[in-house]
Amino acid sequence: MSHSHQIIDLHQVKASCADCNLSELCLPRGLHHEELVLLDSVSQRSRTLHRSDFVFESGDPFKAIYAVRSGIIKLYQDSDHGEERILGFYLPGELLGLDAIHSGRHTCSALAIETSSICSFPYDQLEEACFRIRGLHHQMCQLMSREISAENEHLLMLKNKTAEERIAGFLVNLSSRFQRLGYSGTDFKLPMSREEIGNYLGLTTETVSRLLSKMQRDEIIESSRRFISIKNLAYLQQVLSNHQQKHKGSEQNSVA
Amino acid sequence: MSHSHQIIDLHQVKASCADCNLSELCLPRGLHHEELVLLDSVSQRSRTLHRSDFVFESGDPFKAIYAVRSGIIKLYQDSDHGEERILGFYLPGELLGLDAIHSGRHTCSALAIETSSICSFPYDQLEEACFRIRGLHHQMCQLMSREISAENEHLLMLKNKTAEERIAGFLVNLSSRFQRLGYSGTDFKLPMSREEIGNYLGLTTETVSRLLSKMQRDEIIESSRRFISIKNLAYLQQVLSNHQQKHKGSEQNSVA
DNA sequence: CGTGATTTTGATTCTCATCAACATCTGTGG
DNA sequence: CCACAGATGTTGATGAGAATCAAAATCACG
Repeated sequence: MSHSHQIIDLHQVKASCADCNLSELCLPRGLHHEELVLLDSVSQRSRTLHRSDFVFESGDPFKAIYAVRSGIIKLYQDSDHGEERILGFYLPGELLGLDAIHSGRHTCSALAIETSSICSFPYDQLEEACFRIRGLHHQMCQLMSREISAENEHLLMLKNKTAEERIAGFLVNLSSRFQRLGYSGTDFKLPMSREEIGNYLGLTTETVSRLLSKMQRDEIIESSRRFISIKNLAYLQQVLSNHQQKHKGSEQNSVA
Repeated sequence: MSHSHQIIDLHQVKASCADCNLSELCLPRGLHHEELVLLDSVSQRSRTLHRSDFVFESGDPFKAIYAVRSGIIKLYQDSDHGEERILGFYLPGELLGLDAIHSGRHTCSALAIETSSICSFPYDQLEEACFRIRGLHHQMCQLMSREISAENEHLLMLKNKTAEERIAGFLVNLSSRFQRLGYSGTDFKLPMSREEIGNYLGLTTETVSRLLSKMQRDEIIESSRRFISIKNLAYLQQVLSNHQQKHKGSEQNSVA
């Protein structure tokens, strides 16, 4: 595949599932070596995307599902009036395009919000492979199920939670996903803008900004633009679970 | 369970997938006859549930996925403070429990809000069967994908829409699902209370009631308690797609 | 026929969106 | 290296929409 005397572009190197350090988070999870080799025969050469490049666009025919290998991908729908409505942010090891299996056509767009790399699995081949690789069918169902659970959580977030709870939930969620990937769960760079966070959480830019400022004042976090340092993760988790202790104003917030 | 000389309880008769009139909407879709026979060997005798009976409860270990055969099932989570948070209403042909595959444990409860009947497919056998029945794996992925799409839609509903738009969306959604099942898409009995509708849509009982009254005044619907008759489906659909034509008050609502 | 549950309607309050202005950052070209 | 422009983020003032609180009306059911 790579001619021996060519200079190798790291981003274009065939990303073998067998060698991938994400294999325990992604489709290959639980497969044996010979099964991994089979899976590799399905997966396509991984692709590098730069900021604002599309993985797929709304309206595209459904051809493949995609695994994020590095970077971060924003999934969104366009409303009838042109505003985007963000459904999620996808990190390494997470799958994109599962919602299109059903309709055969993408109804969302997926685009890189920073330099990312993406593996693709042509769906007809993948489905075929599920018959030859025992664990693959299993893992596909696992990952689809995980997606459903994640959406349930997002749903409950939007339905029942105040602006502060949503932001707390968002930070906690990002924190644990970064940690799972081996990054710091307390200090990280937000890959998305305030506007994107707000859009995702059903809030406005201003509200997001205000509440991050408030959390900063209350010493829950330190933040400066895109950088976040969580100083009191326990408090964020408590905000989440306490929810609306209706009629009981707990004097949590001091300072002025 | 049924001794030979007992009177047969229709609800306890083994519901064969091969004979089921929902087969084109449910797991058996697209399977050939001999495959259907195989699937039937996996599916359990269908079970009748009365109002307020559980299909499964939060905390139960994940054993099987369930297909609604008749009636309607409410899926919800309990918040930390005991209120229920409704994730969805499941009609015949729809699958329940998909979110638990991943964690091995149900985090939601599913209960019948009217007399219903349920088929269950023990998951380990079902997974096994996916290797023997070509179309079954396919159909499982289709149905999971559909679930993801449906949740996306619900999500966008909650995030970006006003109370009126949510109710319009809810009615349109119910209408088309009833129609798909061969019932009237314009005249039906709401199986759930105002409170349950509100909970599902992220609104209060009062708001739901007020807006249904308003739609009645505007002659979009006729409703009396649980009975709904949609008089102007086109208008409901328009409310949905128009969304927030911000800054442009279109004088749609007349009457006073 | 009465009792509790559900639904409807009204008055008030509160959260967050909207509108507006300013501050800060990023990146570009001079 | 600085100046500038556009994008992004912050903060403040005001208002709209739905929640909350309250109470009456209607219904379902024993």
